[in-house]
Amino acid sequence: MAERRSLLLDAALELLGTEGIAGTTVRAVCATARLNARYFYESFEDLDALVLALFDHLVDTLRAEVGAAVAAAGTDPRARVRATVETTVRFVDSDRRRARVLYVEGRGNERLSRRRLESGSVIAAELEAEAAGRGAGGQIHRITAAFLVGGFSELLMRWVDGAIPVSRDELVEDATELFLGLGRVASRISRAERTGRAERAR
Amino acid sequence: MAERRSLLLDAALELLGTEGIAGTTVRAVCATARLNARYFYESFEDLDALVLALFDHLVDTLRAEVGAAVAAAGTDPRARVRATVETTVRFVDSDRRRARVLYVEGRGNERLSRRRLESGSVIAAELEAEAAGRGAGGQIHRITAAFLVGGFSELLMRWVDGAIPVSRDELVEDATELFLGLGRVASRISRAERTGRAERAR
DNA sequence: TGGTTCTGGCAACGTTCGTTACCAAACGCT
DNA sequence: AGCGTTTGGTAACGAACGTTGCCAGAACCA
Repeated sequence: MAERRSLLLDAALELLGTEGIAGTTVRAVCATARLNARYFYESFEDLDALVLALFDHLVDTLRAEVGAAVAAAGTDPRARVRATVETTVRFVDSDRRRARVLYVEGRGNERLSRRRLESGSVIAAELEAEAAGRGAGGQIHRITAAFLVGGFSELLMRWVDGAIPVSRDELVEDATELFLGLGRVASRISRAERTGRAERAR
Repeated sequence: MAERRSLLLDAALELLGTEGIAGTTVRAVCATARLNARYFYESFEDLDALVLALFDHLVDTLRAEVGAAVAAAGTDPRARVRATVETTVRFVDSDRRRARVLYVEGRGNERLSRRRLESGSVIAAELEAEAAGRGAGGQIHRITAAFLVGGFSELLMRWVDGAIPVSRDELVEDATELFLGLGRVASRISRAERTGRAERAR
């Protein structure tokens, strides 16, 4: 029964990653998985539950890979950011259906959208902490994190679609520099905020 | 008959901006517009056609407003970028259904997604030219444009949703500085690309 | 006033969806 | 070998969908 659940997840990745949410129905998923429709409800209460489970599985897998790569990258901030970027690029490049699930179909669905924000924020916060240096607070970091998540998603989507004709290495290189630069910009804005807007705290 | 078309567009904005694409059906649109379903096909061939028309209408309106604001902003690059950002923020803030249509439901749909990329790229290219200074070529600008479009979209979505608790003025301020900073970063990468990777051209 | 066009409500068609029931074949266990 | 459980296919249900046709009025022009 656990393998039936796995088959359904595979089928959901295939359908969501190619046909999109419109083509992802209970009937279609079960047909793709060569399973009887009756077994769907044995593993998932709902289509939403299946999609959510698929999304979480992808996010968890990616996060684990990123975590390992960053740990192996040592202490240099540039190397750590680069490891994050490269691992993510490879993750969607090795199976392009993942990009669509993570970055396209993640919207629209209410619960999925919330989930996407949460996990995206976590990754972005980590990335941004690397890029900007830890301990720098302020609203600008939330803004930068949102900007980073959205920007990287869009970038990956377009690159996977072939709209940005650069090699994977070039993409990783440029995106890394962009992230690091964005972190520096955010730090500068943060300093300006602290000295300019608020009364000098402490 | 032209006013029926307009009623349908209003209804589409209401439904797409609140219920999302799933709740936007021919029947629902016509019910919202208090129109007979028969009249739908008088103005639009298809649900896709209606959604596309709504999207184009929003993009055209926004672009016109941005164009006017930028023209009125003078020649200072910071003022021009700020005018673009502020106009866009006001545009979605004054009617929050617009944000969902432009930035959420713009995905998923095949034709709409392509349209979104095109118009987004145009705006981003202009913005980026402002921020980075004209004439600087290279792939990095396509990358930066994609990053900018996605980042700003995400930022606006989260801000409209209340996930980023800053005032509209603060948002405009910080986003403007972020854009300008990103432009400088892109220019620097571009220079590094030209002197580093390629054989020195000319 | 008579005829023609425009309007709006209702119903209907066929299709697809989620979901569940039924039933025959296959399988594992004692 | 016999029995209970698991499998897989088919069919069925009500609901919602896109789309079209019909028909009673309202409005308009001569």
